[in-house]
Amino acid sequence: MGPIIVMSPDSKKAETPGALMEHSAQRGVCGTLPEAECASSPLATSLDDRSSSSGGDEELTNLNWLHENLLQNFTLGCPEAQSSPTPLLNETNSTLLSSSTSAHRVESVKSKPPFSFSLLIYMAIEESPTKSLPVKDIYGWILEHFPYFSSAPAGWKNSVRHNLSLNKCFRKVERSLGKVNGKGSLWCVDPEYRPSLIQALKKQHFPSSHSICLPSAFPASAFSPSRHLFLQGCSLKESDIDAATAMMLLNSTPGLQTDSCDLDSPMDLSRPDSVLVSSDPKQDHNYSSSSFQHCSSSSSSSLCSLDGSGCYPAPARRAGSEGFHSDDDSDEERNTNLHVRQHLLKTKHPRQEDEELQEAAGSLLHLAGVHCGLDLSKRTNYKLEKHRK
DNA sequence: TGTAGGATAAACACAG
DNA sequence: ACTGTGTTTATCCTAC
Repeated sequence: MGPIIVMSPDSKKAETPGALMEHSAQRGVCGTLPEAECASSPLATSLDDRSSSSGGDEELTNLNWLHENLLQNFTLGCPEAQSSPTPLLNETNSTLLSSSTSAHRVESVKSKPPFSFSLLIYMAIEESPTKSLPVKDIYGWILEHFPYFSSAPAGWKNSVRHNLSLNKCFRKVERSLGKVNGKGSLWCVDPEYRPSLIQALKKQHFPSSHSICLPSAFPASAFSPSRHLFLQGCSLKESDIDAATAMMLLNSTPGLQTDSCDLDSPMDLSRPDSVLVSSDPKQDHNYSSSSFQHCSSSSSSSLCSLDGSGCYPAPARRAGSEGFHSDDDSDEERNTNLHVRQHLLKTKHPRQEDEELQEAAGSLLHLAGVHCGLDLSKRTNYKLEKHRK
């Protein structure tokens, strides 16, 4: 992933995507990190301080964007969290909200999301009930959750289509049965590459070194793409995201290790086990490894990029994907997915992995200045201090 | 400095 | 004819 580029929406002619907004309403994205969970934290203070000191929207950081856009736009399927804030939530929340001027918020909404188009597409598709969307709905989802694009320079839709076509993580599904009116096909995520996209999400680079508060109690069910995004709000180094994410999963989802993975079901972002795809950081971060190595030759090097958001297909592959359907994977595809997941799951003993990840991630969080509301932080701090001695 | 990943633009074909 | 969709190519930028 590249840097976060804060573009000037008015630098070019704007699109008129308003009509697409209606798509989003029907999908009930319950995303959702209750904004309160975040606003009450040291992060909130940190963010606020920074935003107030940095001034212009051009200096809005990813974290600002994350906080002010994502955390408020998403509503994760976590109603309990919304109705009953965690102990971490206190009056600081309102303080933060009031201190963040509406103008600033408006500006930050216009800042470009720190996610590649591939990840945006992935999130859109994954949040759809059928795990497949037409391009138009993908537009709509992006517009709904990333208002930046409503005023973004024209061409982002082209980029979306470009990604769909070239990124082999996405596959086209012909609208054959019960053909819905409208053009085009449905697009879905190739199960084979879903873990890699998840890795890409976790790898999402967040520069800066702001602290952030992690809600203390995440219901496992709340682990959705949005949750990912929140976790990524931790200003971990890119190479540390995995460990930190895993650590938080381990702490927030008891029984994770014993939770036998339903290998027959599609990998679901709401399932923590679908996220913790590997215990080896090197392996984890080698997003282009394993299943992506078969990227065949292409006309240009850029067309053979192996990152999850750039797994461009050889023409033959796409040609052969016409029959693909997300709801009815072929045995071969299902087996492939199953094989990958099984391999990843048995990479290391869960308990060993647990301890290693917790320790490593705790240290990383500490180094990154992450103030974590988890009990884990106490343990890791203790370990750190112990280590220092 | 080279490479890779990602974004953007543009052109073109095709279908509704 | 227009619009939306899908594909392809090229170029630029940035991080590593």
